[in-house]
Amino acid sequence: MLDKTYGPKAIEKKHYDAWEQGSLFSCDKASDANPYTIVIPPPNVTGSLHMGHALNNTLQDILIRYKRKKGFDALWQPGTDHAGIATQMVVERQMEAENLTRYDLGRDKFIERVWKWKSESGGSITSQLRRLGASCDWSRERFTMDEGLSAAVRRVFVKLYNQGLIYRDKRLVNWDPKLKTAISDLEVEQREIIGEMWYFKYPVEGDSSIYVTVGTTRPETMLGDTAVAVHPNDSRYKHLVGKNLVLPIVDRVIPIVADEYADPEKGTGAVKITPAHDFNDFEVGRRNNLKLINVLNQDAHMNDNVPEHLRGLDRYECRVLVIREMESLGLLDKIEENPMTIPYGDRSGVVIEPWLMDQWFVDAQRLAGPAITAVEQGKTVFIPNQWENTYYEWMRNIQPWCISRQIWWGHQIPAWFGPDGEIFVAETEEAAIAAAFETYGKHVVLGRDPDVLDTWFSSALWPFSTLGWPENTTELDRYYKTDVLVTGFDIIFFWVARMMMMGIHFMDGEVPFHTVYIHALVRDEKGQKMSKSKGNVIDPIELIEKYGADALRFTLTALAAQGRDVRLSEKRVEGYRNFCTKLWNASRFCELNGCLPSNDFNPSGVDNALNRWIIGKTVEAEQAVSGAIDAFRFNEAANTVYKFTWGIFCDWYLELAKPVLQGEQDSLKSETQATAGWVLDQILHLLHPIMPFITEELWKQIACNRACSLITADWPNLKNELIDPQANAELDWVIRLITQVRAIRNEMNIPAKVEIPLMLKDANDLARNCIVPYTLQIKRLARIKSIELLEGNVPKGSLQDVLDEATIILPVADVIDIGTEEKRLEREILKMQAEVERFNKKLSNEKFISNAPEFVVQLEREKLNEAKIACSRLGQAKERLLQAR
RNA sequence: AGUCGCGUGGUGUAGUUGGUUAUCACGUCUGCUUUACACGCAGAAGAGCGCGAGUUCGAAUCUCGCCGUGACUACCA
Repeated sequence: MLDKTYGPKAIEKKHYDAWEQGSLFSCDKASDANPYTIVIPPPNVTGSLHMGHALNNTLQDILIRYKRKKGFDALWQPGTDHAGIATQMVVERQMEAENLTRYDLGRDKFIERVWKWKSESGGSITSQLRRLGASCDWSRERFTMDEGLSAAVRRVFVKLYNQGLIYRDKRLVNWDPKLKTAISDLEVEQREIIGEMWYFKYPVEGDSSIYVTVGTTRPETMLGDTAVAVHPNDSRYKHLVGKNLVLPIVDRVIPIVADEYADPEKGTGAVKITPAHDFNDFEVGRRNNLKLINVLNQDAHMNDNVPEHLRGLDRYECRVLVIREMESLGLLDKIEENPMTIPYGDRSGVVIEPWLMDQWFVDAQRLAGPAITAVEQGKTVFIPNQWENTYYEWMRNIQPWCISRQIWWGHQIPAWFGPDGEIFVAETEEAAIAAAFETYGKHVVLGRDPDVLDTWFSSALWPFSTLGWPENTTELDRYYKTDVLVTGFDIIFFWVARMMMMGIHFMDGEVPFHTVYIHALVRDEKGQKMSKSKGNVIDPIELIEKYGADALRFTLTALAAQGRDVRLSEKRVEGYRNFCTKLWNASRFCELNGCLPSNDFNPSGVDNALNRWIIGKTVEAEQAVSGAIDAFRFNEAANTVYKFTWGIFCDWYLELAKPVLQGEQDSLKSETQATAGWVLDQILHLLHPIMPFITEELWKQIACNRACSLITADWPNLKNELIDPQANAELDWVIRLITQVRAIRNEMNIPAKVEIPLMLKDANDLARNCIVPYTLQIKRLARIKSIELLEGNVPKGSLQDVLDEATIILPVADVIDIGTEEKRLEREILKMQAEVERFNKKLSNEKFISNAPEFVVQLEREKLNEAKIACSRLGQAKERLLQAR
């Protein structure tokens, strides 16, 4: 016997453990079934579950559970990535407490310590995903630093290097002076601030009475200026091109060059060029053969390339001194307020410096070509489609991808340097040594590049490295390409783009997934992005504790409409927790009334119209839910099953079935019991992908002799033939009758307890045929004493209303106030007259009749007719009322 | 600056190819201990879909402009 309320805590862990231990999440590579594969976008090993994860993984789980129940060999490939910088920071912070730095330990010991941290406290997100109910195949869990995945990284690096797609170059990179490593463009966060623009005057060489004024937001970089550029057609400066300026403070002579980069509209039209500290200036420098002077060292203090009195200063201290010195030299022209965006490192939170360094780069532009074509040709489809634009936009403007990082935790670059700087790239040290031997003809000592690869380099391989590549595994053969990648739009560039490039390149042109489903961001109820600094983050685990995982999952699903953000409020979660309780109690009612699923129940063999009706409604619900999930319309799936369960099954079917269920034991009763049990079973199937825990629990409880679990039980496959139009018409009429009587009673303040007679006048065949079979139901649900067809006069003081052709008559002479009733009828008549007018107007429009499709015109005619009948019946009702006065 | 979204009852929203009485939930109001459920039941009020124009027999839905709002990308001398 079920408890009165649903308690998620007691059962969630139980079922999850049973599923996992029973290997019910596992794929079966030997199966005959078609595979259906999703690779999880690997969360950081340092991460913990936030709402974005909760949504992302709920949607993946819905797809996987649905497909699994549909008979596919479902594989949800889980794992985590090693999050190079983040993980290293976590461990270094831990060591800070012991007053240790990684340099104290040395590289090997430090790496050992990171692994220790990982085994003790890493990957807690995977247990949080279990709390959420994610049915990943944990037996296949992978980590980007696993041996197999590391081998994949080495193979890819070597291949790309040999193909000329990875190269070493001295370029400007985004340098994080706190973490002392390069980071990628995507790890740079642009923050808007109101800053200042300083205008400096640079005297012309040989005539210090003439100046060229340039603006800068980073005065300290002027120490590295090697030119000033003006537009070739700028008449203000034309005569100065070719002349030189004397760089103040430094006293370096620098040329004035003509370059189209200088925009006469901006600032003074003259722009200082610092090729070693600005991405645009770097290009100008290349074009004009300018010197590159690096003025910063790796922690953003001034280096020895600046005048002695400024050396060693922090960049911002130096800035102040430069401004002061320029001012005292009389060379500070003016200062303006300047709104601008400043690059910050998303991990370190400090201002990023463009810095000139030797780094490894991937020629992303060449890899992007096929990845763009694949989407253009529809080999990979984005849902919603508009995100393809974002993808194209980025892919078509892609920059060289800097993949080396000056940290220790990660895949060390498989490149060795000979004594003369010659590079040997190989998968193993032995191979590098062998190659060196060949080059030099003797044994030499090689030094390995100390840098590691960007974490995303290994994540990009995830769709095939997790399946065993570079080995030729059956899994790779069977599950690649995968079916769908589910992710938020904020990381289209991180995941989608890079996985596409690498997948196509290394898997013989085959894309990593045929569909990319992009879901929204989870925001708070006011539409604000959740962030720790705003303090508006909602912890999914807390919600699970409070309302259960199913309620949280259902909420996220119901709110996950395509192309719109998810605004989450706790109220909604509470509401869906109530839905869990509703389902629980409906099941409890079924159990109490012997409505148990039976194996030999055949829905097409059912006689009773009520039962045939609910079976038909179940078919409709199943088809709608399946269609919605197939189309990634998750909110639609959730709402459909919600309305069916609560609004139809509970509110109408069970209520209408009560008289039968509480009556004598007969064949109708047993048919009804079996039908109710069957419908409940179908509901559990339909809800299971969204709410796995409560449905599994109920599935087990209402039929404890069942061998299989709901998670792997077959998804319903219901045929259209089960929909019975006659039963639909009857029940539709009965429901409308009851609803209408209830509304009149309520409006006329007839106490709920009072049972009144009901008469029908001018009833059509449908109504006449329904009265008898549904007498018990109508009496019970509308609180009616007796029902009869009225042939003669309407009793004095009756309430009247119209249902189709029939007039509903409720004789309640002693209770009714004629004035109130008259007003009520007036209102209804007015409403109906307005309807009639509307339809009349439409139908008397020649153009409408001739242009609109026939069925639309026909429909309008029918509506007009119905409204007319209602109008006249209501008019008669009013007349009778007034006569009775 | 460019690109892409969004603007529907008090709040949050649905609305697939133009024809619906504009959906649902929360909230509000009224009445109910109806033997599954007050995390419940029954009823009600409340919007004509940001503004303007256009296309059309017909527009919340298509087109254009405007206003507001958000995200992303780029730039910032």
